[in-house]
Amino acid sequence: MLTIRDVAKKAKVSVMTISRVINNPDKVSAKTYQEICQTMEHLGYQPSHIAQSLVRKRTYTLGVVMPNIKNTFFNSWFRSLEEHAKSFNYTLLLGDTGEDIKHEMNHVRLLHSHRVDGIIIVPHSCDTVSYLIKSKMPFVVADRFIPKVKSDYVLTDHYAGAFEAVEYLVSLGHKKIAVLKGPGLIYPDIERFRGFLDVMKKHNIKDPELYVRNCDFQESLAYEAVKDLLGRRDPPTAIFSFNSIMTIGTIKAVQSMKLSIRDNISLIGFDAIPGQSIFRPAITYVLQPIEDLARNAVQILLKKIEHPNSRKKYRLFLKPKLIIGESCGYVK
Amino acid sequence: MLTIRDVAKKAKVSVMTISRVINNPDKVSAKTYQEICQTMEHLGYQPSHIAQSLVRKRTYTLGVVMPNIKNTFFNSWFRSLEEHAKSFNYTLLLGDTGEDIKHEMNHVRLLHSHRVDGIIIVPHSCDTVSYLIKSKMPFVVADRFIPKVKSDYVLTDHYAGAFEAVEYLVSLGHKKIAVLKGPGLIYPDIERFRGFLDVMKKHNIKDPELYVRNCDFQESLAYEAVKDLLGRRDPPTAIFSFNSIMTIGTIKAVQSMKLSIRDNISLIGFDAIPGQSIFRPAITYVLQPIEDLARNAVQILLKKIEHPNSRKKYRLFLKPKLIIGESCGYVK
DNA sequence: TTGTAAGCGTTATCAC
DNA sequence: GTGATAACGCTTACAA
Repeated sequence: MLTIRDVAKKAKVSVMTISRVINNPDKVSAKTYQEICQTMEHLGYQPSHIAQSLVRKRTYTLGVVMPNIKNTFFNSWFRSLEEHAKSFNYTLLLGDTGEDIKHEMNHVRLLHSHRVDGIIIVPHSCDTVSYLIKSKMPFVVADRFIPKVKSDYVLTDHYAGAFEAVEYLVSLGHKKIAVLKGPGLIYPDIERFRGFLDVMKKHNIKDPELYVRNCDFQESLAYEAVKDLLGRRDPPTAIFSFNSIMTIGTIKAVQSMKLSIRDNISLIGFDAIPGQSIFRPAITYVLQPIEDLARNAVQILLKKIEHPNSRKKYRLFLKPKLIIGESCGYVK
Repeated sequence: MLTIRDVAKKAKVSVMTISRVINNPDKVSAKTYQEICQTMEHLGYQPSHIAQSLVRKRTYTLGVVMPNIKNTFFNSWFRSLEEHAKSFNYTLLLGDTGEDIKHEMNHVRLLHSHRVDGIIIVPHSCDTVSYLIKSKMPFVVADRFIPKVKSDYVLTDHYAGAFEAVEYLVSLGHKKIAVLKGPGLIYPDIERFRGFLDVMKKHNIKDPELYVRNCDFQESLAYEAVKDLLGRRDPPTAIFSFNSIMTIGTIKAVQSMKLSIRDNISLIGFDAIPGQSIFRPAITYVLQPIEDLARNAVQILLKKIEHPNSRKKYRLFLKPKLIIGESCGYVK
């Protein structure tokens, strides 16, 4: 691999002149600048980012730790993160955990050893967040909130999103509302469920937990749960699914039972499903402000990197939006 | 940031002992090993991958350059690449170009400066491939084939895939087959179109190019093209779309015209659409062997990294598979 | 089993 | 405007 010394030798100047051409072109005469640029191009030389990072103590790399890149919400969000990071000349290093706590810690350690300048994390465990605090690396928590540990965060107001969704169902006359949720261990899950319960309470709907199922955010469990729920003697009239994966499971279950979404069962979900734009009936869903979430996460993280001693706290709650499709009908 | 020296000081041993604990635990007494592990954990020390890479001249990082991470085929493929790379203790650095040649070269340069051990690239331009050859970095070309430059590659037999798809349409009685293709500049596009033409020729279907449209792999152009084609006095009876993005555009156009896929117009595409598993009628499509493509790309690249002087050539053509759904009907 | 010294490819600092 | 030298954090080779 070519080094700066090779270029220096070829150009018959010192390594410092090469280094200046790369970093401070104005501190070098126009003529040598031209010549050296040509030499570098001709040789096919690229400065070693590794060596630069070592001496500069900056990698211009940001780490991202997230639970599932296959989830529509997360991959759109990641795409947005990339674009913003790129605009500040930062590269992203991705760690996808598959909702596995062990992987999460491994990824954080890996990013730590890669000396990323900062980390954007959607945490599953508070251990990782504690680790980050201890490591003194700048980081921002996204999408979730870990009550036990202090951190800066950017997240959707999941409570408001769920509240609005369930209000909408109730306004259509639904009282028997099924909820497909997770195990209640992470913030979005807890908040969405709280939003659901509060609407039920507000409208004095009794026995709100009658049709609530923990499907662990998995398609197959949602599929089974829906088949079971709709097979009951007194089935729910609407289903509220807490993520797009479970919404897919729900749709498959309804299709397999030859029932009709909207006519037989209303459906509302968090996040757009894959193929949202062509699926019919269009599924009504809660749209998270993905672009805003990404932009703010990057901006806050970069501020923290630039001002490591600032004690400023960043706590952002962004409002989601209910996108009304055609998957919810009036109760007869 | 903590260094190996801090740990050495704390543990009252030399830096070499720490280095050995990290890299050759068996060359250190069990007792000191235990103690030092605890010290490192207690301090929250992580060896600097940067410094390690500099001295080892290996980063254990692979670069991936691809045209569009939003495309279902490419993001599934990337996921597969990640899993395989991880199983060999490699990290991936992603460069998504958006089909823009300038970005492609920038990404390759960035990966070069990051001193990745090798690159897996889906090239758009032969300049980048020439650059890679010149740089002497090990690399594997995926999905595409650049006739002008020599390289190792792993790709789908696009010709065979298209041939099978069109044969299927003809077997249902279709003669008026529309093709939504790209500009004919990249290998898959060329090969798929060649497959189409050969089937038309084989069955003596005249004027095969009558319904062929260049939609540049874009949804909006496909949408317009389909609206135009289906509005003709003598419309096609089937549409063959060369990627999932254009298939989406096609579906939207058909929906907007209140026509029925299968009954009014048959549809077949390359690659699964987002939401493939729930969309009805199920779209018939050509499935590329994504997992195999990914596994082989990683394996070949690692072999080239391990044996930089080997002159062995790797050229792999993998057969795709036609997945028959319900989107194609017999011609009345 | 443990330690010393040189060097990986850059840049910061200071001198010319 | 240009150059010599030390340093960044680690490992390899050699010595004790």
